[in-house]
Amino acid sequence: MTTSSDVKNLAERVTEQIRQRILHGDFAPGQRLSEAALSESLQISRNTLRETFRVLTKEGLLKHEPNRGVAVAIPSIAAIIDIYRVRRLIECQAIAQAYPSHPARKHMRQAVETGLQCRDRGDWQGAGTANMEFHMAIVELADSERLNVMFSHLLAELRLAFGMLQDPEFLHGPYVEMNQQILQLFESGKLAECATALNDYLVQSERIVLSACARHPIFKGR
Amino acid sequence: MTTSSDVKNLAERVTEQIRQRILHGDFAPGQRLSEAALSESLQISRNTLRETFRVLTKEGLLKHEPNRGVAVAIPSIAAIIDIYRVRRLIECQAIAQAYPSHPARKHMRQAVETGLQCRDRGDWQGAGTANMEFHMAIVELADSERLNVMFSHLLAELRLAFGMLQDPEFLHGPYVEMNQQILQLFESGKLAECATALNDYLVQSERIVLSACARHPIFKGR
DNA sequence: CGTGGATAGATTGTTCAACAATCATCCAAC
DNA sequence: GTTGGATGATTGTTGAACAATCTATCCACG
Repeated sequence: MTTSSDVKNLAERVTEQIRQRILHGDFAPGQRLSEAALSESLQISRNTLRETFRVLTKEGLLKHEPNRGVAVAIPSIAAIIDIYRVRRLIECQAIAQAYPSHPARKHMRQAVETGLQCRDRGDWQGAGTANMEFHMAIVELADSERLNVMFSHLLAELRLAFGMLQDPEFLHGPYVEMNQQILQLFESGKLAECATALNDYLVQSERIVLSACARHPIFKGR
Repeated sequence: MTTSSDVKNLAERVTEQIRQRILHGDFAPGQRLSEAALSESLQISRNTLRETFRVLTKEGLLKHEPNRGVAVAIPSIAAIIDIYRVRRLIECQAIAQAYPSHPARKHMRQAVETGLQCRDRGDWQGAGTANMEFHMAIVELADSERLNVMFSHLLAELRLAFGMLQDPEFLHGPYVEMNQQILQLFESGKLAECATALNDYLVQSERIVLSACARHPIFKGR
């Protein structure tokens, strides 16, 4: 599934590691990553670490300020609106023009299944991940490698925002059933209805996230 | 229009410089860029140059092979197909859901105008650039910063492919009028027709590019 | 003559140390 | 309280060095 070789550079391995630590919340949004401190703690040189910083900055997970180093990106209200705008455009179109027997349907089913299990288990972290996988699978319907990687970066950035918000049950709870519903519409071939439902879903999701942001201290007065 | 400051790092300035040189054809697709040679010719250190390589690799302009360094990316047939798939999805949807008085309309007009002038002057290089600007303006209709940067990378990668192909008049000649036609449909508010015309345009453009590739020696036997 | 492998050369991967440039802090002077 | 400059810390950039890997050459062997 990945690009050929698993034999990667040290720099690429570290990039993946830091990426995961950011998404897992080990590094909080806004936290500055010191080159000296992090390179020592990871047992790598500053130069190698700087290479990874450039990559993660391009992915939108880090923010680089000249002569001030990098910090974990803080998703702004504007960023969230922007991301949902892209999601509506891409996801709805991807599902509208797909054929229902597309192999990515397996991924959609799998994600819905996992989401149900996680919800029943009370694992909202897992439910959130499953939700991301479901929408990633929707984009796979468009059969474009470039769209896939671009969209995965988009979802990663959004996950950063989710990580900042409390009340995960409220955030991810309703979506498992909505995903199930969308999958049903898709498999029954009602693509137009499906795209409409997905659009409504995204509008509602955006609204919930934004209202959660409005209650969050970090967004007050920005 | 750019992100705040014009005061940039050496690394970022060099990144921009190399990017331009690649797109301008100073570095041919497939050409390997030696760290030692290029860093010396640019009067910068290898470490700084490597940072720029990582960025340009993520943008798709360079290809990185472990222990073999980087080379200017060679657009494959598959890549071109992939790119046009994304273009159809994004551009058509962007124009379909836009409102005709959007400020980006100015950019569309400007690009069409420039395209006409370049064509009459026989400047097919400029006509190609104007064409890219026109389609960039279409994406701007969607009002998403992220979509804009993602799409600009896509077009840059495509420009790499155009650069490899000869016969620029044949490639870029018909498009100035087609763009004009699309702009007219858009300004008259016939968005559905406009999206359809744009889709046809992209299908035809893809076909022409692919057939040009088929005649190109580098693609024979791949 | 062709094949295979050893060897040497070149390039990338990674680290380290140093210095310049810039930013943040703090304290004194007004 | 504000301005101003000295001070310390961090990033920006460089050069050199060595390890790891790939490429090319050449020679021995069948």
